[in-house]
This record gives sequence, C-alpha cells and structure tokens, in this order.
Amino acid sequence: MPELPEVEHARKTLARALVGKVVVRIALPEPRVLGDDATAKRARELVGLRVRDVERRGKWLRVSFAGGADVRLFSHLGMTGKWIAVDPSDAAEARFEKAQLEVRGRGRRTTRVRYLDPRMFGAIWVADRDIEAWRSLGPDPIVDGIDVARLGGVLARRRAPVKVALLDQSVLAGVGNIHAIEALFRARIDPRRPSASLSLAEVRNLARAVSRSLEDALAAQADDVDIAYFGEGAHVENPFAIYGREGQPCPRCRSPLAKIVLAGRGTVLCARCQR
DNA sequence: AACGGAACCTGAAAGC
DNA sequence: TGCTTTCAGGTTCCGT
Repeated sequence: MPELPEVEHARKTLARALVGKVVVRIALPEPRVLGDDATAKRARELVGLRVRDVERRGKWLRVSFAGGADVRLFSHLGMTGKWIAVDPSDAAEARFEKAQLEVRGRGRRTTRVRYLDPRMFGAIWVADRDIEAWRSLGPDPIVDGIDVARLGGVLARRRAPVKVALLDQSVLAGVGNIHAIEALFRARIDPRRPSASLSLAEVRNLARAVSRSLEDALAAQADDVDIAYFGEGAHVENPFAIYGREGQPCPRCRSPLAKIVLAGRGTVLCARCQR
C-alpha cells in the first residue's frame, strides 16, 4: 500500500482516463472491497454521469461527477490496491481484479480502468456525501502543506511514540510506515520518543523532513510507468535512505541500522544519529 | 483513555 | 525441490 506518492500516481492515472468522460458501466464483483451495503446499489447511479474530477487527500481518492449529482466514489488502496488503465480492446479480466469502470468520451471510444487488490484491504465506497474516513483526515502535506504550530500542538497532546503519531491519519494525511521511517531519519529524531517530548525546533525539522521525503518520492515517480507493489516488475532498486536497509551502514554515520517493532510495524532506525 | 496485539487477506521471499 | 515460516507500503477492533 501505497502511501501518499503512490496514491497520487493512482490519482493521475484515474484523472487521465476518466475526467470529462461519461460512465457507461461499473462492475463491483467482489463484495469484500465494498465499504458499506449501500455502495453496490448507489454504484448503478453512476452510469450516465460525466466525471468532473479525481482528487486525493492523504491515501484516499475521491471521484466527483458533473451535473448536480451528489453521488461520489471513494477509493482507498489498502496495502496492495492499484488502479490501472487498460486498452479498450483488452477484455480479459486481470489477475486480482476486484472492480472495473468503463467510460466513453466524445465519439465512441471507450476506456477502462481496473482496480486490482490481492489482499483486499482496500475499499471502494459510493456515497451521496463525503464519507467519515475522508472528513476526518488531517491536513495533507502536499495539498495543504504542514502548519508547524498546529503539528506541534497536536504532538504535544500525545504521549505515544512520535512515529505512531505520524501514522495517525488525523495528524497528517498520507504518511505511512515508509515515509514515517524516512522522515524521522532525516530529522534525526528517534521514532520511540514520546511525541510530546519534541521541541518546536524538532517539530519544524520533522515537518520539513516529511515534506521532503514525500516530494522526493513524488518526483522520482514517472507518470506513465505502472507502479508495481507485487508480482512482476516489483523489483526495482530500493530508493529509500534507510527503509528496508536494516543491518546496512547508516548513510550518515556508517553505524549499522537497527530494526525494531513499534505499534506492530517494522521500524528501521539509526540508534546513533537519531536521538 | 491509552496501549499492545490480533485480526482482516493473500502472495512472495526467505528459511529449512 | 518442496514444505513452512515470515513478512508486507493499512486500518480497525478488542482486551487489558
């Protein structure tokens, strides 16, 4: 799953394929990826509507439609979800496919997007208003930027480890395990520190580190390349400073990187330069 | 209230 | 080679 940068990639894929076109068909064959009972029924209301926009907030996507209809579609990719656009002639079901949307532009050309999700931790909702998960998101570091004073205030009220606070989507929307690890390393802060123990200067460094970590990942991602989290093509060189590098020398001080578990999540850190 | 741990699922990689 | 174990980028629920 994707963290903010991969979800942004999914947003661009969907926006390119869907915006301005009219839904001609929607298939949601796997009930386990549906967010609630109303979704399957409401999904039928999408047929005939023109897609207005595809937006991202944190790890959530929202597809909105033109023409006064309030109905909207939400997608969370969970751990292994992804959207791909496929050639209209490609009718064969893709491996792990859990949903499909077909749209028609001017003329009669149609385009399909497929939702693939082997572990099915992702979810699709169709609702007539913004769902609670979307409304409760904190600021998105890319869309909204990070207000250091607000972040400092939020962290000051918690005693949990700062890394656990960063993973809370109401604190900052879109930070996941990898970017929490990377940002804390860049800011030289020990992930186990109680979040309330950070000085304002440390919060400022952390905010900058989160933004840069996400921006670097966004910049490294080619728009037209399919991102693979699993299966064929998933093996590219690890682009991260310390994630997935336990046992290797710290890029800053050369002492070996450690791996611990925090709130059930694997956490790599340099015990020497993260304090 | 706040925490750790388990659960939800499946596939790939590592271990034996 | 093949069987078993571990781990995975997320979130939520449950018990202490």
